[in-house]
Amino acid sequence: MRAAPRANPYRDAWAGDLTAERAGTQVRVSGWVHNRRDHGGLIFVDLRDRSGIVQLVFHPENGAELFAAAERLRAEYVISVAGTVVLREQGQVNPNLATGEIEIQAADMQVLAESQTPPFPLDGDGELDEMLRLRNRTLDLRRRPMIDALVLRHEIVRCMRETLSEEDFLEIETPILTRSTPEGARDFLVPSRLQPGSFYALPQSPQLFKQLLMVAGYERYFQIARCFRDEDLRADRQPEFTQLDLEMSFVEEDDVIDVNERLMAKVFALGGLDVPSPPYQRMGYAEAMLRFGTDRPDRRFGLEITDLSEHLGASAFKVFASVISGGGVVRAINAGTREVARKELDELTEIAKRAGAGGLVWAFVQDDGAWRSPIAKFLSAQEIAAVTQALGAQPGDLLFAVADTPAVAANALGVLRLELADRWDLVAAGTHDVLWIVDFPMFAYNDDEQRWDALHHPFSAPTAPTGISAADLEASEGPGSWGSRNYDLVVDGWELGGGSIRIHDPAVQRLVFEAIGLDEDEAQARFGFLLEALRYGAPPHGGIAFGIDRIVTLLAGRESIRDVIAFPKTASGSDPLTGAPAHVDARQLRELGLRSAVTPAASAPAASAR
RNA sequence: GGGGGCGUAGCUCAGUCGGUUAGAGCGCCGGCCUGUCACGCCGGAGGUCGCGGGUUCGAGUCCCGUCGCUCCCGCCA
Repeated sequence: MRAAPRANPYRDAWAGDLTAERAGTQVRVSGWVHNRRDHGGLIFVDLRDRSGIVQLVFHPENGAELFAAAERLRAEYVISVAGTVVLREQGQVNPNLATGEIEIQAADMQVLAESQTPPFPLDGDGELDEMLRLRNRTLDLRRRPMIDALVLRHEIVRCMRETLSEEDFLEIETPILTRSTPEGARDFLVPSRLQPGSFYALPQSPQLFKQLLMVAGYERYFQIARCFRDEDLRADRQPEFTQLDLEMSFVEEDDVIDVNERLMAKVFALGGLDVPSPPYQRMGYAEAMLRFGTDRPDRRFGLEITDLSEHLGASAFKVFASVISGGGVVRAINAGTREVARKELDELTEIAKRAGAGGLVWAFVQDDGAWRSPIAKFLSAQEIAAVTQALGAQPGDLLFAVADTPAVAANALGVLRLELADRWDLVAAGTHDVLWIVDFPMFAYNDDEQRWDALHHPFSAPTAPTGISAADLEASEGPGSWGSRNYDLVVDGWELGGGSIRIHDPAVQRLVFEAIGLDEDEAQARFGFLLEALRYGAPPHGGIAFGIDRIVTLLAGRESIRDVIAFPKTASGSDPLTGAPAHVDARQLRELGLRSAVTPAASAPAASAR
């Protein structure tokens, strides 16, 4: 880190920067008492600032008053110390500390603030209750893992800003108080005082505004954008989260992908992620769904899915035959040679069922090629041989099969695949995988509602169908055959980002609205401002958005995005530090023209309940 | 909205089949200690067993409810 300005009365060096090169020099450092080791006639204090730790030594011969003050130090006192950097003698070097070759002989000390005993250790590596950490986030943020995560987060965001600026992008802010466009996630609403009964919505993404910026001619825009979605939380989902949002004009898929590969290669390097250099591999949606059962495949382990329908259409096993004749499929995974008990097979079956499958067929390939399986007796020798070969199975291998619609079979086996990798620890530590998923279908037919649903983006993010012209689309076999110009970046099974080439032709837009059954009036009411903008010379454009919280979580090797956000919410959407969300008083509600639907209980905010 | 896990000292946890005064390590407080860095040694304080109810002669332990945290499903383009 850089040295603080000379004139600063508290510090002329960061604690963690002091090395043998500074030996013999006078320094002043400031920070927190990390640890104190009092030997009676000699006191060691570990001084911590955000850069690291340096050892202070207090000798009685340097002044009785100073020594007495050192005896009174306690954990987390804030002190400023002047002294001499000295090399440690042989045998006194601490190889576990970056500054372990030196120490500071303290000559002068000011105690700037005392501290209560912290409620939990700040230097431990053990797990701490998360509620405790969040309630005392100020102290939790002093811990090394949190500092490291937030420093990495800063480096990543800085890299994004610098790289995109060099690529001629402009950083432009878009509104936080905006208009609700109900679709997708639930909006957070903000009541309007000036217009009682009306509400702003917090943006789920800057999608609409960045398209307006493209029509306005800004051509290359980005933003580190806070987004809000009022849905249930998960380890990788917070009600407010941060995206790198960008959009470009006069581009096709490869232009967007090129820029972002250059950017992401730098970002991955910041986290020391060992991945191949760009260009990254691309895989079609259909192939991903077939081989991995998901549109965000984790390819770091095998267990790929194989379609067996061609071998089993005439099977005497009625489940297989009827599923296939009804347009369904039989797909399977070769799990390799595994000793798996009946109990575990039952557990795995349960998991497949929860993922939508009617059941899970298992089979062990025996030495003679025959199967030990509940369904072995229903299959002909030819069928068993064909399936065994299709799966590349050897004697001893365990096979899992699901018969269902293509979507259900893919999902069930995709879930099973991840479960097996987790149970059997199949991902080698330190291995990573990056790829683009492309060639998405435009729509998926919704059987329940008897209509086409936009698979990947709703109408406010009007992903362009491939085929481009309205005439082409009208000549096509219908919405189910339309491809869409989406691309998702997937790393280790996480969707880190996704985007598309948008619709800039009002005629195409109209056809897409028609396909999903959105009539002209409703489209006007919801997105009139965008549709109108498209009529004033909209350039071809497209973009992408990355989840910054997820990127940092992945690169920092954490489990939860809460560990890379300074002040996150708990699973119930509350902030134990401030007590948000909290009741407001009746006067505030009156001003907004609102009435409380629930009587505030005797519940005190968490912050004051302690 | 649904399902699973957890809740015992400041922290991390143990607590047997329901049975005497609920324990350990760390931390904290006091004393001793001049080369430690997880300093060491001696001594001490510290408990609404999340909360409420029930069963029982007796509940940290069993039952019901409830609150909180957490993971997952639904949901999240």
